Amino acid sequence: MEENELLLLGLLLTQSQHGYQINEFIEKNLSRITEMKKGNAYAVLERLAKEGFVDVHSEQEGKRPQRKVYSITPSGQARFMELLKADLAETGRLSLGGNIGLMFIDHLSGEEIIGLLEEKLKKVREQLAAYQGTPKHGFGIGVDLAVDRMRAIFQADESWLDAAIRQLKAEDSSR
Amino acid sequence: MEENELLLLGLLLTQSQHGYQINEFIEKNLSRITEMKKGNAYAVLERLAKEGFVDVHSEQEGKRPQRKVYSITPSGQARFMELLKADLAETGRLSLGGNIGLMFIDHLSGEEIIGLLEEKLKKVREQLAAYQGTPKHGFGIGVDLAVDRMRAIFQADESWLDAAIRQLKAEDSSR
DNA sequence: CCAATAATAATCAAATTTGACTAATTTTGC
DNA sequence: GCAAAATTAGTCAAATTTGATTATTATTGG
Repeated sequence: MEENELLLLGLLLTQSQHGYQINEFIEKNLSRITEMKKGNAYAVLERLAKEGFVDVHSEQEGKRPQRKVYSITPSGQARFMELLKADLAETGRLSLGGNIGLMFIDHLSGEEIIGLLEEKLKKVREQLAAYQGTPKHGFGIGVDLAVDRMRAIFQADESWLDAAIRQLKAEDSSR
Repeated sequence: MEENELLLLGLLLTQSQHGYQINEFIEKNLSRITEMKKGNAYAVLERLAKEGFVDVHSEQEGKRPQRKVYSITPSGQARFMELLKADLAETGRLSLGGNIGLMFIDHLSGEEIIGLLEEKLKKVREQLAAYQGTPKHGFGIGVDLAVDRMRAIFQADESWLDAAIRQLKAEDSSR
């Protein structure tokens, strides 16, 4: 995915960093926005290096293991801009868990369906509550916008799920 | 992804099919629900065969090229149920295009941002219009539910985008 | 103080996915 | 009636992603 390249280039734009540092930052602050796995971040960074979008140099701090520090190059900055515009213009990609399952829901009994969906609704509400908890990140307006967009989507999913469950229950009792 | 396995097993549940047939069906009817590429469908079917979840047998129709017909096995049916429940219970996965771009939006100028987002809003509205066009599929309630959920999400995205653009414009003119 | 646990920093094989390509058969338009 | 385009059916190499694993250094509880 080119999204991962965009993310890493964007993070390197602020400051040069080593892989572990980037992964930590993502895990602590951006886990709501990306799902890139750690192993993959290292691979993507290497690819960016091979293509000249970032420079690498090895570094030693105290007795900690050697680490590779990545810095964005001018060509990387250009690439970042390119990817940024392309990503913002995109509309298609939208994949959400449970949608394929939904397709085949009629293979389950009425109670099973309602049970599973209610469990799911509960989890979605927990996620939403977590969004309420975190006010603003302070990593610039962009991150806040992205997080808020995710919140809005979850919100819509909650409403949809709630309505779907109601309707299924109504049908169930009128049968 | 296990979603792809679920999808293919689910489609084979109705009737045995060959790869091309499945891909055609997905492209024509389920392109709003899945993004699985054709090449991948063949690979996943082979994997399912290797694991005993589907049987394969070669078939010839007229002078058309040989084709491999896949049928779900009892073990495949059990696997389907397992994956179905797991997928419905899932809450985390939710990846939508443009979110990473949003994160870094402050690297663009005010006009650029508004221009890109407005273009995007236009595209989202086109997608929504397409949803209005198609009433119901008739492939069972599940597919209708899944499609409707996607519609609801796009709807939310539209509202969010619209509000975001308004706010950006307001900030822009008050500066 | 020292054994167990956690954190740091990454690597690598295996699994999955993409996208371009092949190759034969139909269909279409002129 | 035939050349060009489309459809049918799938393969395969290359790219990407995952998840387990390694190896060293800090930290913590008793």
